Amino acid sequence: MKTAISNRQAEIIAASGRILMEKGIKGLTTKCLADEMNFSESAIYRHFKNKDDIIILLIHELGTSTEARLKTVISKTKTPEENIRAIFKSQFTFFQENPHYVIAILSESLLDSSDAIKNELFKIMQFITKILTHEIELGKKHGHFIKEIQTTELVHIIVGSFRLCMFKWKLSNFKLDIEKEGLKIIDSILLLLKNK
Amino acid sequence: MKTAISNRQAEIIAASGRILMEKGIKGLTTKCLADEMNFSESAIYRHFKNKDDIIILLIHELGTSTEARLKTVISKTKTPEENIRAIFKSQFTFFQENPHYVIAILSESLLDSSDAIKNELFKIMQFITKILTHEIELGKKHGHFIKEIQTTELVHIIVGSFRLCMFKWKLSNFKLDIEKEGLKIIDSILLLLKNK
DNA sequence: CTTTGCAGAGTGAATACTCACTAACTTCTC
DNA sequence: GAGAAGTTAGTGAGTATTCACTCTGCAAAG
Repeated sequence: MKTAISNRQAEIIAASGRILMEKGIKGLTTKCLADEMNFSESAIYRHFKNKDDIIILLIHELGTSTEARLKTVISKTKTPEENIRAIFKSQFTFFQENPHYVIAILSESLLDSSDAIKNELFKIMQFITKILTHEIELGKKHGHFIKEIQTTELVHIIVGSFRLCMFKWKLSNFKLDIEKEGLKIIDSILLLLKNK
Repeated sequence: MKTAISNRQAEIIAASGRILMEKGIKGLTTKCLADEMNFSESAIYRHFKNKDDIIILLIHELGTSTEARLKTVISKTKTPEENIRAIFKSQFTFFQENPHYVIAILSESLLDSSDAIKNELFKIMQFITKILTHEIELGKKHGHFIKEIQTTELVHIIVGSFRLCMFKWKLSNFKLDIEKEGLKIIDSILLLLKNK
């Protein structure tokens, strides 16, 4: 499906990440990218067909790395509760180290652009939904979580809270301690889900 | 603080709403707005100082109408649970009738633009937070809601879930039955909050 | 001698906004 | 009540800027 990523391509998406942090989605222009790379605008097109492809690769990298990372985090010997906590702990520390991805994920302008970009974003959302659904179902089966509320709705509540964490963090210009604040929310939700 | 809105200004923000629905935030250009109004681009500037002021007025209208509407919805004789449900029922039916506001509210490009626009958006978020905080505190005091979780976090969970409802609804191009789907989520959350 | 990686100049489309001007109206003055 | 003066809401042409992207050519590497 996909050819290997060249060094230059990797450098360009790294530069894109830096620009996202400095100037946001609007600031991610070909001119700015060329400046950041210390070469001309036209040089970009030696490495990418167009600008969309740069963003697609950026988000695709997020997707594959997220999938790989979360798979190692989930353990069959741990309780669903511990797993859900571990998933989000991993998410928060990852985003703390790579905050530029938050800008990409929360960007509505990307959703309004090409279908290929949209699909990459969807794939990530679907993966998160999938593993959360699995853990919650497991938790219900083992009697850890309440069964009165449908799994899809519990997933919705968790994902919605997570996204709002990211949103508030971005609004604070990434000044908040997202790991602390985020886990507080996740722990609260897990407390609510508990079968009493 | 602000002068009354002229008929023409009202027509222009109505046209802006229509454009938001048809073409999204990106499509809301002075050219497009002029076409929708059936006059020239320059005529816009007879009624507004600049494009930002149009958006500011649009969101300001949303803010004042939301505040007025929700104040009538909340009743001191009803339980906090009923009030929270009534708040969101009102929100869902309002947005169903005025979906263009959802596009404005979820737009990150607006947050990245002028401070004045950002402030109008903040004011709305703060108002919702304020009334939810009040109802939850009341519910805790009367023993309806669990006290183990801080109010700010409960508000976060509710608002996050609500925003995700809006987000999914927009992604579906406003095809989903938001009142039904939305209230299902709100009811689930209220069930979780209940003191057992 | 072909491919790779780049520079530099340029292109067309789009954008928010400005400018000089005008036609239609209201209001003031004699 | 007629004409002068001012206001209001519009036009159409044009501005500067920005954007993604292209074309041509050049130098170095294999």
